[in-house]
Amino acid sequence: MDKKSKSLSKNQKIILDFIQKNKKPVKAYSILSNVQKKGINAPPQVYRALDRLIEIGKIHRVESQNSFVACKISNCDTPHETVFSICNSCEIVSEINDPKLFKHLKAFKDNDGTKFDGYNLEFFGTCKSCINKQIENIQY
Amino acid sequence: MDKKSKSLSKNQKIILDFIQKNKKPVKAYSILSNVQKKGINAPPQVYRALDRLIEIGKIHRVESQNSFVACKISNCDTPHETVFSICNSCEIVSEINDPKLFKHLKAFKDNDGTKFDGYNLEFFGTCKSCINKQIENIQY
DNA sequence: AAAAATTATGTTATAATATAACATTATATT
DNA sequence: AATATAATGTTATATTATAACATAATTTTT
Repeated sequence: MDKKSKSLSKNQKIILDFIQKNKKPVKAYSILSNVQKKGINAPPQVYRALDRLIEIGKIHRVESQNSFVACKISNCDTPHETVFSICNSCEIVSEINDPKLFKHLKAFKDNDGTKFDGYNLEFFGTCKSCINKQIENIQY
Repeated sequence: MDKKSKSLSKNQKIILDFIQKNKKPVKAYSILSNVQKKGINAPPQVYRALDRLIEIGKIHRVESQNSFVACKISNCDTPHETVFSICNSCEIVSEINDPKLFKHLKAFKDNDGTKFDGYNLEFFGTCKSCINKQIENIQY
C-alpha cells in the first residue's frame, strides 16, 4: 500500500477538509484559527499535517504566497510537479492541468544534463474577473 | 531614463555587492549581519533595498528558499520571468538561460485565454557535485 | 535657483511564518 | 504481545517580513 492510499489521521483530515472548503489558498495561521474549535491548538500540529498532505499530494504549497491549496488534479501522482496561475490582484490561484506543458517541463534538462525530479511553476497575471472590475471602475 | 539605468543608492549598492559576491543565494538576515559594519542596522533597510533590486532585475527571490540571488543574465530585461534549478542537497541555485524554454513559457495561455505578465519556475534535483559526493560515500 | 515631489534613509516596535525539542499516545508491523 | 512507526500535544523560540513614523537626499518642475 503506498502513501497515497493510506488513510489520513484525525488532524490531517480536519486540515485537509478545511483547505478543500476554500476556493482560495489559505495560510497556516488562518488554518490554525479556523480549526481550533476542533481541538488543534498549536502551530506544529498544523505544519505537521501540512507537510504530510503535501508529501502525499493532497495539497500544494503556493511558494510566492506562503499559502496552501488543495490539489485539483484527480488521482494526482506527481505532487512535486506543479503549475499554478496566480492573480496579482485578488490572489486567487488556479492549478493548471496542461499535459503538453507538463511533458515539456518533465523532459527539461539543464546544460550539465542534470535531470530534475520536480518543479514548481507559478504564472502571474490578472484574472478575467479582476480585469472586468478594473474596467467597471474607470471614471470618465 | 528607465529604472534599470538609474544609479543605485548607497544601501542598494552595498547589498547588491554582497549578494553578487556569493555563489549561493543569501537570506535577508544573513545579508543584514554581513553589512552591519557598513552602517546598515535594521531589517527594513535590507528589505527595501531587496525590493528595489528585484524591481530593477538586479537580483531575484528564490521563492522556495526565501533567499536572494544575483541575476546572472546580462542586460536582463525580464525580471519577472525567471527559471532556476535548485539542488535539494546543497541548495545551490543556478539561473537557467534557455531561450527556447523562455519562449514557450512566455507564450503560455490558460484555458480562459488569460495572458500572463510573469512567471517563476523552479526545478528541483541533485546537482552533479552532490551526486558525486553521494557515490564517494557509499560504504561497501 | 527655489519649490515641490519623489525616493531613500534611519529607527523602534511588532506581525507573520515556521521549527526545535520533548513527553505521550495511537496505529501498524513483525 | 512486542516492537516499530507515525501522529499527537505542548511550550518555547527561531526566522522572515512589515507597519509606522521622522528625517534626509535626490530629482523634477516651475
